[in-house]
Amino acid sequence: MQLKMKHDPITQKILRALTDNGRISNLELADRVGLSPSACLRRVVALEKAGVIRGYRAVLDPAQMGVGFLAYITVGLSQHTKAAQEAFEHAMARAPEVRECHNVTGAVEYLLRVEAADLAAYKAFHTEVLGTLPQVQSLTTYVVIGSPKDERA
Amino acid sequence: MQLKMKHDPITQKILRALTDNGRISNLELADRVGLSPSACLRRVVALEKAGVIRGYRAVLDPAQMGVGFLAYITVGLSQHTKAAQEAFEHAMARAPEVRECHNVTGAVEYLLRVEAADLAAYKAFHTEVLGTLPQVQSLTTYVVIGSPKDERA
DNA sequence: TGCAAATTGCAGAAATTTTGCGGATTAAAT
DNA sequence: ATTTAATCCGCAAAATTTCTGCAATTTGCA
Repeated sequence: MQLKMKHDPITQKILRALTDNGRISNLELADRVGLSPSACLRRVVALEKAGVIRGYRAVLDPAQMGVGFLAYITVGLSQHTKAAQEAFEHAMARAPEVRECHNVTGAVEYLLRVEAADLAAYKAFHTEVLGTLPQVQSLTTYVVIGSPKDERA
Repeated sequence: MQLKMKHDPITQKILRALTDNGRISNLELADRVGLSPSACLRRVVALEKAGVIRGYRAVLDPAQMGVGFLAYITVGLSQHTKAAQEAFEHAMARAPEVRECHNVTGAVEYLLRVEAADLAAYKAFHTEVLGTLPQVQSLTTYVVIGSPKDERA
């Protein structure tokens, strides 16, 4: 994430540290950013209240969670009406395999990130879910064979 | 993430809770999953050691971090040699704007997620970084104008 | 059925988080 | 230039939480 000079140096250090390890103890965090624990905690709480820190989450290992297949899919719609978009987005919201659904500009309307147990599970999703949506005109799958960088994992 | 029945029900609850809130206290977590604090903590530690839980991270608000522009980019390489791939991946690893770099199958080799302060910053990255890499043959930008679903945010 | 390993709950010890308070620094206003 | 107000800091005590033995219970398997 871009640390643009919008926050002071200590805040930047705090955010960087918590992005790297969201469960670092306040004691160590304070030590690392050069602040007393109390002052450090107050800043963290303020950042949370201000919404700069939206929350914390555990990062799980996909393989051990039964996710053995990952793909990105571009989706072109047959109609560009608001109704068609909403229908498609609702379908995506309901599909557990879809972890991300982005509305994009360009030759296609949507970009999806899809996680499935394996190829068979993906195929089922592709044909039974995406293939049955009337709004969908084109589908292009990009199977992920590796992620050299994934800071959002 | 798909909670396939690979773990017992309590483990599933633990993982779900920590995915939702990675900083929940062990006391509350234990209470929520119906276990004593000590037993619960031991499970969490075991999950961490087993690598099921890879870590924890704070989720920040992009807008407040100065990220006002988001795009996905497909990248085609001119050569498919290992050297070319490594060179490209190293360049991506160094670029702070690149939050994700996926190696994919299909008409292109890579899919990037790029975050920038604004269009100008993106343009600078596009031309000065991507445009100067000798391995890069084709670039297609998909500007994100909305994310109806983003469970990895 | 019986043994061995794994898991649990309890309770205390150790460590961390959280809060009150006085003082210092900074900014704004007079 | 001086005063006032607003922050922000560090210290220290209080409140919670995490962490660790240990005995008891449960689970898995021969």
